[in-house]
Amino acid sequence: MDVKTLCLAVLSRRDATGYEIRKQFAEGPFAHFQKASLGAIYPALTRAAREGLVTVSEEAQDGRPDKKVYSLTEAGKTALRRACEIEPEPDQVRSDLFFLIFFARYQTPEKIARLIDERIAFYDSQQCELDEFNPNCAADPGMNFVRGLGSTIYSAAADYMRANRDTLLAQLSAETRHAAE
Amino acid sequence: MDVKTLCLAVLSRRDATGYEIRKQFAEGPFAHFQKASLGAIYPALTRAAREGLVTVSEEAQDGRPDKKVYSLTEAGKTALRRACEIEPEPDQVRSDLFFLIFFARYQTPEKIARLIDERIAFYDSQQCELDEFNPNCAADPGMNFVRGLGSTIYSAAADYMRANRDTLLAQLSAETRHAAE
DNA sequence: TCCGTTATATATCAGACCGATATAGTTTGG
DNA sequence: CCAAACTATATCGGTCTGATATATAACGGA
Repeated sequence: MDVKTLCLAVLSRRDATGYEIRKQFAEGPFAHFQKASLGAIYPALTRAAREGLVTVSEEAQDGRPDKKVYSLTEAGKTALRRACEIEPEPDQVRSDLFFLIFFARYQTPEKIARLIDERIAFYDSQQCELDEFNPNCAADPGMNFVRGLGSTIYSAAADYMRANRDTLLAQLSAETRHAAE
Repeated sequence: MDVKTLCLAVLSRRDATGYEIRKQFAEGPFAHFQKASLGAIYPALTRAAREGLVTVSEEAQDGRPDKKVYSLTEAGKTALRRACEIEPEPDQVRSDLFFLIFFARYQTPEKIARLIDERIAFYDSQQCELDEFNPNCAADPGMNFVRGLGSTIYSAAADYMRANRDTLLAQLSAETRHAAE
């Protein structure tokens, strides 16, 4: 899913600036399953405007650079619909944390404990956010399904970590002692 | 986590060719939380060899191009250990499937049903693979922790999809009928 | 009140990475 | 028996990330 399509998708929900689109990938509902950086968003919006998929309304602002609010055109809606006809690529997951825990023997038990606790707190906050999401916005069946799935995954991951944290730390301590002997 | 470090990590478990390293990111235990393509692996190995992090043993093969088996050196082990000192970046997830379900209204219910069923089957197979993973190889506490976590997440996601699949499809059909009226 | 941090807002660029393609022989299965 | 899939390395166009530059406002703590 290229960044241009991602931008069209965000704009299908409401008009936005490049900066606001970025925020939706850092915080909003998209954040849980898609990423896009500003360095990709701005060129993608320029390209989309050239192709007539979006219109720009430049609002001169006092001081700040002009705010460019993008709106999806009919051609843009069609392009988004067309892009949704693809077969999905396999999911891509990159987790430094899981990598570091996989090689936990290269870490101090203290760091592992901290990283796991931080991650549990993160999963809890994400789950909470998804559960408290305004139900009005989740009237859409598809969005609601994905929201529930996200909540389920965060919850399961946090529970597993809580249940197995101490066992892992005990094993790591035992190995450290063993190595010292 | 750059591809060079990822290669060192794979080689820390056993010697391998570039092709074999790739397979570990497509199938092996790393596949669940890291990705790397051949176009990144080969240059990374060449660079690592130049830096003395790995040694190469070229095995001339009958017919096929020379097989280059890479081994981690002591300097390579140190570099891997050093790389593990970083603070982990936030996880990156990109899921075309979740995106398509989020915009389920652009899909036919039949396609949604197929995509969900395929994904459930995928999660089941992945969970099965992790659970049947040779326990000898999982004697390492860190690796075992990550293995269990992966199994838990796949299981939770599959269960959620099984439980909510029909509700979603019913809602989508209702919407389609509603739109037709 | 002053100042540092955070937020708003656009834009560019080096470097990393993916996916496709090229090459070439071997093995496997229908 | 032949097509497909596998083993194996290598390159490259195009995309994307993360950092940086630029400019200003708002907020909060000392």
